[in-house]
Amino acid sequence: MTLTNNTFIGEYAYSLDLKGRVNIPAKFRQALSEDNENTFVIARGMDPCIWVYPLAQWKEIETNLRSLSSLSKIHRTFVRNTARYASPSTYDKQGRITLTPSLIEYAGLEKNALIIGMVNKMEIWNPVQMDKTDKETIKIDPAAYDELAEKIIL
Amino acid sequence: MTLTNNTFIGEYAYSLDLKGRVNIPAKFRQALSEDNENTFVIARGMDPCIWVYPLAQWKEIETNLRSLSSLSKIHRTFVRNTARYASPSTYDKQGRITLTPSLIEYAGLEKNALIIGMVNKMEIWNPVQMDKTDKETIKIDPAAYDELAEKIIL
DNA sequence: TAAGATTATGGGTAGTTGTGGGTAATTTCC
DNA sequence: GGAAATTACCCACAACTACCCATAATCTTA
Repeated sequence: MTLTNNTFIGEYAYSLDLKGRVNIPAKFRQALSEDNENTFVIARGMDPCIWVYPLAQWKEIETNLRSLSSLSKIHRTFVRNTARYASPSTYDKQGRITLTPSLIEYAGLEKNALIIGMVNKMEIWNPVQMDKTDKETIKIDPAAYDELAEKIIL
Repeated sequence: MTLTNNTFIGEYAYSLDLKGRVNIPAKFRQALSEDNENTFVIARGMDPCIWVYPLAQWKEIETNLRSLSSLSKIHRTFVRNTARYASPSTYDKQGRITLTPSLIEYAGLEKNALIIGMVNKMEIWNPVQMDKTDKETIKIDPAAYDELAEKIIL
């Protein structure tokens, strides 16, 4: 059963091999539309993890980045920080993408990789780091949740 | 895998040889459209780095520069500074372009060159200078930065 | 439950890429 | 006009990456 196109939910445990490859969950691959050309764009997440966008989704981001003028220092910095660590990666016949050494280091990945569906993208975590981040989450200000509640209906 | 035409993302570490040549990342070359005629235009960046435009992209910039009236002193200065240090450079069979001594000096390049995809162009940095600039980035107005981040959904 | 299909993981190989250096053509300068 | 310097073009090697095949584990279906 596949949900909406290019939408990812759920959590999967995979392993990272010596060549820096991780499997993309079959369910996620099945949810991809044709225009992604079997390709993802991997990038630095805001948390210590890797963000994985389907190509089509990334192209939208790129379009937005294009509208920023390099005359503005803030725009330049934003484009640089966003584009710099991003890199396209096509999955092979076995459904694996290759991660870059730079991103593996950033996310602190070792043998185990936790892949989490984030609706419009997925995240790849070191399970240890994920645990740690989970515990910090408790400290989120309840007021922040109230503010969110006005934006989204659960 | 090639993304959108003439679009560059990612970061690559290359070396500058004794002849002032740097490699253009293979992925970037593959993204170029035919009408660039294997040629880039290199110019001074707003930051201490070299900006590298595909020829077709540069032509658009030239068109925009044309539309600025020389009546305004700011316009005149801007056009002059932009055009003055720009120079075309065709890459060789190995995919390298030759930089001008003037631009190498401006960017403070030595042995190592960091090439950064900036979507519509690329930047060539001395890695040391890039580190320094990275650290200064923290001083950027966070409010303005967040505002940008809200507009562009990552 | 058994057979078939699918999925996850490991490893081999051919082609590509990055880098150095050589040589011929072109330009510059006296 | 000719020598020196510069530039453009070519070849070669080492390292790496993408692609392919193999196997084991898991899930599906009759």
